Amino acid sequence: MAKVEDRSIPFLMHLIVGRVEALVNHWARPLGLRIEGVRVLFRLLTGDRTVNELARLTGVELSTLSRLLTRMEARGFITRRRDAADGRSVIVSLAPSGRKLALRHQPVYFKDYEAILMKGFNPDDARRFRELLVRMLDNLEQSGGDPISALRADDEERRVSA
Amino acid sequence: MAKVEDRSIPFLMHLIVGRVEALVNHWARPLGLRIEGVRVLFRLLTGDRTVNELARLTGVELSTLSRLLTRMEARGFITRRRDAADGRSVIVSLAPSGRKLALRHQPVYFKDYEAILMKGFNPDDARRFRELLVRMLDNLEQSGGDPISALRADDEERRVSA
DNA sequence: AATCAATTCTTGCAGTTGCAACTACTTTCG
DNA sequence: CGAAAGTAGTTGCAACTGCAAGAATTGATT
Repeated sequence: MAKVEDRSIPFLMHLIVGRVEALVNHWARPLGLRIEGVRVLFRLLTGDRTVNELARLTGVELSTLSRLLTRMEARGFITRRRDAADGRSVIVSLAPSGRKLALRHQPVYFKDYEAILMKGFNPDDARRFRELLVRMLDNLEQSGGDPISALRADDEERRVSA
Repeated sequence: MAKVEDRSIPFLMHLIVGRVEALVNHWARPLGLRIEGVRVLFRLLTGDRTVNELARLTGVELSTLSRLLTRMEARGFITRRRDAADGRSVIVSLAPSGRKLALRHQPVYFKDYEAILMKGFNPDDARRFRELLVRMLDNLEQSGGDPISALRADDEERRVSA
């Protein structure tokens, strides 16, 4: 009995990601954070970043990130300052309280969640899986979002007037 | 040079899913839909469903789905009616306009997006990958969201007062 | 050096989200 | 039966989202 009937890769991945993120959200709730904020914290452990870099490194959309940073700053987790070298950029750093939080919880995020997913995988499975994920990202990068725009163009004519 | 520095499985999957869904959203925009709506339409091609079933089958949260259905109903894509056999349930069906749309666009969704991701994968890679995804879902199911609650409990004491 | 283009970040807006509370109906069980 | 528990779906609320437009700064071109 298939609990999930649509076995397309994108959909399966959607389900998995959704569930893992719900777990993280639930877990991070007492910290006053959700997954995006958690990612920002951990990322900043490796050094200060501009908003742009953070967006790229965490996969959070830029405007969303900007407002997330406002909240995290208000809570005292991070600080923002304008880059002296390039007045357009804003440099984001961990505040002490954010650093403490990040250090304390990093292992859960980076080990435990992955461990749940990969339970019962042999190391070779795991290695291979990760490798394929990276290749998928490359594929997406290279397709630049466009192999499909042909279809979209094809559609413009008969556009539903909704 | 690693474009992505965090190579944890959940994060890689997050990035991939986010990008694919952005592609779909972009493509479905002229249709007045986004990915969740697209999933609902295609799912309904296989038969009428209750709201609950749809939520489970599409991975959309129940209250979100309820409101999505209201919008799709207003646009004439679907219809809702109360189940005569069980007055709690609501049965969702495709309206003609929604069926037309779904039939027309299904191939793109089910083939093309997957094709982009899996470009350059040999059939064995693909088969194996899909298999691992299904196992991951099982793992999540079985962990019931709880291997981590130990940690959460552990955290309650030192909860950040944010 | 002055204009035009590009980059970085923020904000206005309208729409969407998830949680929790609620209503309505059905099943269970003393 | 009738109360209590369970299930299905909707909605209030406050918060969040993405897009598009904006403000500020820097780079390129002539």
